[in-house]
Amino acid sequence: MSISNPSNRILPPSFYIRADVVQIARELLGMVLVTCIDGILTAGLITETEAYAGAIDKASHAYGNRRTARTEPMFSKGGISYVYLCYGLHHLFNIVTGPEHIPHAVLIRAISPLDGLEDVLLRRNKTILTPTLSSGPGSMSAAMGIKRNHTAMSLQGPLLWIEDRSLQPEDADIISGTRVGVAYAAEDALLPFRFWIKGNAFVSKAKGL
DNA sequence: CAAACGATTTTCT
DNA sequence: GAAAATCGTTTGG
Repeated sequence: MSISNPSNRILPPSFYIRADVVQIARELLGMVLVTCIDGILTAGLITETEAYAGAIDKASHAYGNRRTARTEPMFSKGGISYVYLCYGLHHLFNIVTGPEHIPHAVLIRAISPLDGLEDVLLRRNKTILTPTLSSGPGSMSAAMGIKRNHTAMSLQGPLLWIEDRSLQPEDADIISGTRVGVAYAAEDALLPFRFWIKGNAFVSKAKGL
């Protein structure tokens, strides 16, 4: 399978540096996440995202501008990754957005495989394509080969980048709801900061309005 | 320095 | 549906 000159389809830094993280989370639906890790190129269509609005968002690791070694990448200029270990065994991949010092990020919760399916199956120790292959933030990262050491990495490549292949859903096919696993965030858990593509099989089964 | 805790997934009953 | 798996980060003493 050939990838036709993707260079001019890579989302530029200007896409990420904008201020509205919720809008960016929405626009990322239908974009294509590409990784070239250990020399293996794989790609998937982004089907589910969640916005984390840093300083003012109780669900964010950077709530109240809490700055630690782990959260440091979120305070950088938009356009890099933020990957951290969750529950001791899952690597969760985020896209840092906004200008420098504004710790906004978008969690990529699910993708639908596009390129390199054979390698994706190997990474997940599976033999057939099913939604569980890459639906859910932990399994998505595993499918794409993303690990914690890929944090604070440029989204202009050469290991990670996002392409616009003109596959965005219609506005009517974008659904929003509450974020998953953030009950501790009190009233902010009710914010409609989760987005997914209507009817897509590759959306996590976790509950959310 | 010790202890608790996840932006979850998989397996077992 | 319940419970285990599993460990870096953060917080408290």
